[in-house]
Amino acid sequence: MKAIKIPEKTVTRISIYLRCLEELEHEGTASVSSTQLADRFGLNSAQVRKDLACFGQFGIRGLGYYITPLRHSLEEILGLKRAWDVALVGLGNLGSALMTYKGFHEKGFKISAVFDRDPAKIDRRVEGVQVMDIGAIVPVIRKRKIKMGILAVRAAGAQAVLDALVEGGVIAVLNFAPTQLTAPDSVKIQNVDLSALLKTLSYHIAQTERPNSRTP
Amino acid sequence: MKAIKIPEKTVTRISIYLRCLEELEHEGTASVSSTQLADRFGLNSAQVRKDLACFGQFGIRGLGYYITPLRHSLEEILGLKRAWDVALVGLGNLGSALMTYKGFHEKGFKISAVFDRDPAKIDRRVEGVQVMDIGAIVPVIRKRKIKMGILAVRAAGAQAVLDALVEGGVIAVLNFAPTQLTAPDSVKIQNVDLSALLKTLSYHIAQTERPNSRTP
DNA sequence: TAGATTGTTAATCGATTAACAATC
DNA sequence: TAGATTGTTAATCGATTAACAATC
Repeated sequence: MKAIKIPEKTVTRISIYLRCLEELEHEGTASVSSTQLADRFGLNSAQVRKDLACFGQFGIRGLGYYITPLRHSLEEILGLKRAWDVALVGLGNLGSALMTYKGFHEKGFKISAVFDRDPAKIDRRVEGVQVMDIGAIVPVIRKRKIKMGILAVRAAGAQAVLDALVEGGVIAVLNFAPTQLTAPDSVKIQNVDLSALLKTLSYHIAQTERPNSRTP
Repeated sequence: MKAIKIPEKTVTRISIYLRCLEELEHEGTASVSSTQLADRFGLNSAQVRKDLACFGQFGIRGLGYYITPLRHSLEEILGLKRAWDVALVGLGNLGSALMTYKGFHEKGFKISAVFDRDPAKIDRRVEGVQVMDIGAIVPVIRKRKIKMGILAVRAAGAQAVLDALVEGGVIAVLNFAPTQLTAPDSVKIQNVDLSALLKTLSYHIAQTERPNSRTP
């Protein structure tokens, strides 16, 4: 019935709005206007209204948006009303950190399966979860119906691991390996290249310091 | 003389091209065309040419781009020809992981100052770096002329830490705290909200599984 | 030279913003 | 009712892609 294609950027902003609504709720505010919301992060109020309108008519003309019901609606839309089981592959520094990262648990993401290829790590328990061999990915993921995966392995092994995850039924992946991955269109991949982020920062500094830099 | 304003997205893609050039160089290839480069990550060849043209005329008509010289030029542009000292604030799970993360060192980013507010952690040595109290941020950063910082603290304390970093002279920050930060325009902030990334994934799954979902 | 590929201009596409009738 | 703010359409802006003359 309604509009069909939601832009990626809208979905990203929805989770920013959500963060803001949580804060306002804590402060005891009952309602908020698109302008107030937009001012919090230098966005345009029309954009806020348009983003929200993608998912329904949540606002009240002349008043704004009631915070609690809006928060519930957005959480429902983002699928945050349920807990998600997540498979983590790679228990190096980054993987171990993600395992204990509080932010995930708070938001209902539970890393309930962990895989590594290092025999020394297999069968160890981390945060109450037993580490398994990457060879077990397909059957375990399939059995437990896990749909979400995190790749914290080195670039060289990432594609093979992704293939296994996908074969097991995973359709959404957070990838920290700095490499280009291939998967069916039905699989959503979010890439986070930490080094690349630092590189854009180093560009910024280099640009700022460059003596003959043309001021923009 | 030349074009002035480089889009953020172009800079991000440059570091992707760089990764690809490194691979090709390893394989012993001498030159590459914009089409070959674009095919590697489903981009458009015109976009590759345009991105590169922002920084100069690197190509040879009829042939393409010589890989090694292009790589050197791009590294120079991104400021990767020198080592960068980075200040890390927050030595929790994530901070500790970043401290030992190999990818940073490989690319010339050295975390050479670490701050935490927990007295139990202060004065400990991590990876050869002595942990200092966050109260020492301003003088230490200033003394060592550190320009780049990483925020791995909780949301509540992030703004205060950022203020200190900026006062000390930092102009580029990688922020993992899920909160909206404010800084002068001259300071570049890259936000990485890990939970928000998982939320877009959960939206994707919810959307896929939604029984009455209209197929796009 | 003939074939290939760049650098760049023009056309297209999508996302952001402005504007305003609808309405609380 | 008068004032405020939404939802949405139209205008603007920027980024992507197509096309092609320049040229290796």
